[in-house]
Amino acid sequence: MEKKRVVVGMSGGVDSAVSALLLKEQGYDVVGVFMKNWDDSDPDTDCPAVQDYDDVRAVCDKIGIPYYTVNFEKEYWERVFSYFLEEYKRGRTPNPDVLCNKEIKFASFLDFAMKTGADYLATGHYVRLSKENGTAYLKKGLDAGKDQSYFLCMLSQEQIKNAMFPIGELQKAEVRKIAEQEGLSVAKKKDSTGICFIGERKFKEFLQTYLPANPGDMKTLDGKVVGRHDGLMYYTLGQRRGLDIGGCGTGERWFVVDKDMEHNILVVSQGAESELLYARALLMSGMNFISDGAELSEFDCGAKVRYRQPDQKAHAQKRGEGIYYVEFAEKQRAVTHGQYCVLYNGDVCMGGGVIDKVII
RNA sequence: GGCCCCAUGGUCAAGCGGUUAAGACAUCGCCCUUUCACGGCGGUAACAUGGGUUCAAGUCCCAUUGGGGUCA
Repeated sequence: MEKKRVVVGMSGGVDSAVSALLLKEQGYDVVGVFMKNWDDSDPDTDCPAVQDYDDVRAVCDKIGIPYYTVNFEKEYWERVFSYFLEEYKRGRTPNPDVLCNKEIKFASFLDFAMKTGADYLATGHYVRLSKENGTAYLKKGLDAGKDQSYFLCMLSQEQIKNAMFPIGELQKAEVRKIAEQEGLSVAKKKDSTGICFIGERKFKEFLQTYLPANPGDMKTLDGKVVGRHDGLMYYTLGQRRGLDIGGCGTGERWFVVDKDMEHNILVVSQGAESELLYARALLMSGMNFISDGAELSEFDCGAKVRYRQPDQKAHAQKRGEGIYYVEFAEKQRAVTHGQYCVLYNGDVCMGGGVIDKVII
């Protein structure tokens, strides 16, 4: 019997390395592919992509699989980064990584893999896939602390049909242990964070290189000026750091609670328990159902408004094409326009949409 | 101008003759984290200046300077 061929998206981290290793051990014809999607030729800092690729090479050599590189910088810029900037310009807070999965990893990259004759595309995401009656379901990773289904909420049946997630059943600690036992050089490599393919940045500075400053006042809800801001796009709802207001009022911390785009005012409030920080419902658009759900006009579900947030008990109501009203059993802190609201049915990730309206 | 208050880190603010000069917020770093955030843990940082009194002064006295108030 012909071996099935799997292309594994290799980032240079442990998770994808172990994914490739496990597939190889399971007898697949495995090919490692490193994606380069961001031009890091800026000479300011060391280029981590070089190190990552070196790690991919070392790992692939170790487990004995071929490896290649693909470059989707152009696609990434056009389909992820430009949207990212547009959203920030509108004063919203986008999640580029959700889009990256939808538009790059499970689109351009998937196409590439299939064209090279692969039967499957594998990644090191902590999620699981199950199939029932020909329908594929995306399920949470078994390691509750690492579950990354949130980031894959916008994928379609087509996109996950031929996907494999070899480490979805594992705990992070097990993954590292396997890597260590097999002598993979990345066994103890620190997990990477920051925007996928771009990496860790001082975020405000990073944005400032693309979006010009536009200073204005920081005010409380009743109009009292308490400081200055550099531009509404540099702040997100619920943010505390970087406000630079200290010592006044009750002495508690200050948080961003709203952005008045029209008047260029950053609305802030003092105290972590400020009512203004909590929303009871939201309206989202572009809702994507990975498997079932589109046929329902309303349903109970779990919901996350940010990655790694525990599921919140919620009720969703269809309000239009792809438009859903999600009401929470308990008020949610810092629900933010532009972020994704992802719905769950137990362990199954139903899909998600973009938050457009926050209802306090 | 006369008189009266006030003066501690970036900000607010403890201190009441002997302290390693609190704390909060801000800021910085680390941790957490494939978004942005939240959060956790640490660090930097101050007695306006000059004279006295006293064994000893952020603490008492006097001047100067800088704020604020008040009176014709």
